[in-house]
Amino acid sequence: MPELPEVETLCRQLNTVLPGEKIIQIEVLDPRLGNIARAKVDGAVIFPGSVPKDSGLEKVAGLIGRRVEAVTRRGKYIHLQVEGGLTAALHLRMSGRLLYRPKAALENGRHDPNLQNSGSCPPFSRLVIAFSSGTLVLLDPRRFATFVVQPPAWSAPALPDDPLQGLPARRLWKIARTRRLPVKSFLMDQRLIAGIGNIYACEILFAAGIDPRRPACSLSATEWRKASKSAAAILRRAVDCRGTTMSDWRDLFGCSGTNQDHLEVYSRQGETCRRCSGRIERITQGGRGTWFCPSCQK
DNA sequence: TATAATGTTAGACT
DNA sequence: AAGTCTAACATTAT
Repeated sequence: MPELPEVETLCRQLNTVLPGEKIIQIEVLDPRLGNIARAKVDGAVIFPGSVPKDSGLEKVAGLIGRRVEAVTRRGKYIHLQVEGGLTAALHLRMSGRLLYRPKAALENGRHDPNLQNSGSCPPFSRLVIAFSSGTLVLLDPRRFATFVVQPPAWSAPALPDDPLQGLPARRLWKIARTRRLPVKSFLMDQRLIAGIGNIYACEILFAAGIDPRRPACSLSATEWRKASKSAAAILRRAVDCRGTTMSDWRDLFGCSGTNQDHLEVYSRQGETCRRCSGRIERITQGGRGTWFCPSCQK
């Protein structure tokens, strides 16, 4: 579900609530999550001493009692930088969501204990991280999301340039020269450009006036510059809008984004192109839907 | 009941 | 060898 703008939205919001907060407790509601995939414990509440040897939960347990220092984004990954040099790397994949629930204070000043455990969590809750100020819940109907705790020495793989700053047109043109795959698939290759997914690939190519079926190697240097400019503009606006809510995307506090109001092609098959009044088409590329305007995109 | 859904990747081809 | 394509992962919604 989330692409760069949605993940960026979550990171910015996480940075308003998590830094300085101590991790008090972690509940693993889905034993198949990420590197705790081999965990034998279902619905485990993790605290030091509660984790059996070789359960797969030791690394997660290492987070308990430590403070979050900062939250950063690498492509579509969310990194919780935790005291002691630990990094908790979260990827939401297709259907993952994050929800932050502040600890509700009652009128008499005491806290509501019902908001502190998974019993009150929404359906598809897979992981609950409790802080003193509230809880962070990972929701994920399809269970593709991953949560991997990396050791202190770990440094994330080198990230190609951030497309929010504009794609490095010269570099991409050079790499693309030998690639015959459709330019739309090329844009979604996370090793080359970190963060662009299906919605924004379609929207970027529409904005750039480029046919998604064209081989990557067929784009001129000028067209790559156009694509670069379009990418930065499309992604920045989407971040400003806190993401695109088609059906289930919500930000950290449960609010919808507004970028769906700016979509020109995605999910608009059969509808009228706002630029030329032609018809938006849907095709399949690499098993994914692609929407474009055949008369605007050449 | 069949299809598609905002992602990634292992394995099989070429 | 490097590039390309497909199936698979798991579940819901239409």
